[in-house]
Amino acid sequence: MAVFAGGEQADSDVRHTASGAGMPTIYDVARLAGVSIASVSRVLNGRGNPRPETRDRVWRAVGELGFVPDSAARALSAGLKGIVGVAVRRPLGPHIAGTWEPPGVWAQRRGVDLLVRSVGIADHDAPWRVMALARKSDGLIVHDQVLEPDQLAWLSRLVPVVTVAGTATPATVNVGSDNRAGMRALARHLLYDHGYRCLGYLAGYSDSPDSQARLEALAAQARTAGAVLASGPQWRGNYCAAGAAVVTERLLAAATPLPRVIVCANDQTALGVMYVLRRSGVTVPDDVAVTGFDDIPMARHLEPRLTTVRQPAGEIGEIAFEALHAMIGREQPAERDIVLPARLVCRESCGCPPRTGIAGDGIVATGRRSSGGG
Amino acid sequence: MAVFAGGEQADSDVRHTASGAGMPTIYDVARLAGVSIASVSRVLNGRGNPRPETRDRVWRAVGELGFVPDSAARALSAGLKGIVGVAVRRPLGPHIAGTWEPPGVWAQRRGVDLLVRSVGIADHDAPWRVMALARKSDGLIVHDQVLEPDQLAWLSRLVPVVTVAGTATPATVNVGSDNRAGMRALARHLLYDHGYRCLGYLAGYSDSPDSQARLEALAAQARTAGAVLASGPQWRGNYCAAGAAVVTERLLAAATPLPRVIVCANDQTALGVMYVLRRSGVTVPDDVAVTGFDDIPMARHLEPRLTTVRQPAGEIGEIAFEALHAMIGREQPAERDIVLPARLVCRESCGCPPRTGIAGDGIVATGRRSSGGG
DNA sequence: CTGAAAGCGCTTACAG
DNA sequence: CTGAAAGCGCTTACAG
Repeated sequence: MAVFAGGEQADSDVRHTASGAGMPTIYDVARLAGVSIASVSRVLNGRGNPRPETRDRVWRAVGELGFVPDSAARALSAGLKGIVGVAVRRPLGPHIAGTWEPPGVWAQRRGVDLLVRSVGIADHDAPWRVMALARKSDGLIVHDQVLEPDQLAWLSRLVPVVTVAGTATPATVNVGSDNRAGMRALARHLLYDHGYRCLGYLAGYSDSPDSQARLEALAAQARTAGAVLASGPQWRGNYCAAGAAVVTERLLAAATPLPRVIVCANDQTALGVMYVLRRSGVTVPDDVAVTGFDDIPMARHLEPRLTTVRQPAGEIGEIAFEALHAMIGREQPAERDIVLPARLVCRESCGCPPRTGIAGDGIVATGRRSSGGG
Repeated sequence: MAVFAGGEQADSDVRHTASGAGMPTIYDVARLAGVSIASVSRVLNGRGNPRPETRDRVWRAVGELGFVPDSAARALSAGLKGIVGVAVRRPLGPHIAGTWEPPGVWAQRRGVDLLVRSVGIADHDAPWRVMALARKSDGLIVHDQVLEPDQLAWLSRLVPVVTVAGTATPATVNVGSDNRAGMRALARHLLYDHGYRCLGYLAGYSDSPDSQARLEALAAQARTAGAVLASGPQWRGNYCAAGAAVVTERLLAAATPLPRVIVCANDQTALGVMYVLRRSGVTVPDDVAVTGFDDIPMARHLEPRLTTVRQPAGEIGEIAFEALHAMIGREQPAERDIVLPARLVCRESCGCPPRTGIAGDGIVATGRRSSGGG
């Protein structure tokens, strides 16, 4: 920990580097250790077989100076920057933070940092922004809705690319969760276990593929069951509570009767819906049931507890990072299209009876491979 | 947009660079434009006064090749990396995302990205981790609880440093919000407007200075008012709903009567508390009032709506970035200790009557400069 | 206004 | 095992 020893050693005789703000360079270390910069580099990176004595002298000098290699120089010379770019769409879905925090910690163990950059949905120069991000990174993780397929194709020729919630291509790995299966399980629960005949789908921001996929799965089930599904322009939210609240108020004012259950594009939306319903004297779930999607941590602490579909947010990020890391290391990825399960979490807002125990959580079905069947 | 033109131009004759994954370099541009790399660099960076024709040829070549400068090379040669490191403490406070997302967008306009790295509260090598982050950045924003004062002092000699929720030093700028004033306003509201005589403070994670400051302000007010304040080991949460729920259950089981109002270290904590109270048949706010801190977006959508203190999270981040950006540009910062106001947002969970209008929000007092007085 | 050249701080063959 | 040297892709005085 001599790095932060307090200045005695540090201020002594080693402040040659005219440049920088006084950061010691590999030359300073070499001089202090009495070896060449090549040797310093070798012991630092564990290459070759430095003599124990050399090793000692170098480490000691490193410790005394508090030397940390400059990442730009290392990047330029070794061709690796130790940075993975993550391009997400703005406005951010609420689970973005949850998706990239755990992988960030994970990545640090491998010496790489995640550089998250958001690209506005309406940014005309999205391709340039992402390209610039690519130049700061060793590889790219790109969320859906950021780039067009042909742009992704071009990009993937220049750097390794992993997409999230997108589509796998020959040059590109995709990681996503099984939205459709999750929604299918939820829809069946609503249609068959509860017998609801009249549903509404409160969509997410613009035409997010996630929201679309969920709607399609829901619509298919409703059709099969012969139930009525309301959706369309007046049912378009923006993935956040405030937006959903406005939509719900308008729905209430429209004098058209509300459906028996409102299926929301995500949990935040459900929160806004439940809030407005309650304020307006509509009881959830007795008058109108409400469901979410994502299972954010506080979903289980709402009143009534929120029935939703759990997405493995952190896991998606970690797997995407692992895949990209492998590609950067020129490994051939095992799978090109990785689909993680999404599972129905049945609580009370759908109309199910409260369970005993405050922490009781009812996970009902696994999305993965939960296709066809009865 | 020829960058993503689709490969015709791109695949033609320009794939000389043996290195990299095929990324065009400044040499490729110079060759295609028929000028020197120096000229390319100049028009790219707007230095000197390139002839219009030169300018044109360069931009055309840049467009055709989809050239974007390599950040590592630029960083090494110009001494600026276009990256600002943000060191936050892990586990993350819930407002971290809200604090750094808006500034991230903001920073991009200035061509810099925010590299957020979390440092575990118990990480023994925190100084090294931050030092390594410094080597990837042009400057550092460091949250409280990440580094010791002497470590910060050392660091600030090597790179520009701005602290958040910390303490300003001669070499370092600090940005924070006025916790004490905010809590003071809340405490007075509780003590004098509502007349509560018995309070409890459900603290945040370990000994976070924020949580401490809030407790101290609350304790001082309670003392002045001659009210009873419960706190201590059995009142220690971790800033999140689940942790608060556990604490509350234990409190309930302890048979000691609950205080009239539970003041929570943040909103998430309040959420967990309210959930458990309701489940246990305790009515909020009639039996026990509950308050939060931060004013996260969904605070106004809870039932009852949460009374809390609003922290200007995004603003803190933006101001910290601006200050650091100035320091990187070798400007002298105008202020060394920037304190942003925190204001009481009075809703229903404290016992105030519901307001009309779903969006109605009662902002009562401004923390800044709301010192002494009656 | 433009080009040739040096240099940023590393890593890595290449000789010893 | 170790050192001298070249080179990574830029920027920037310095001459023309």
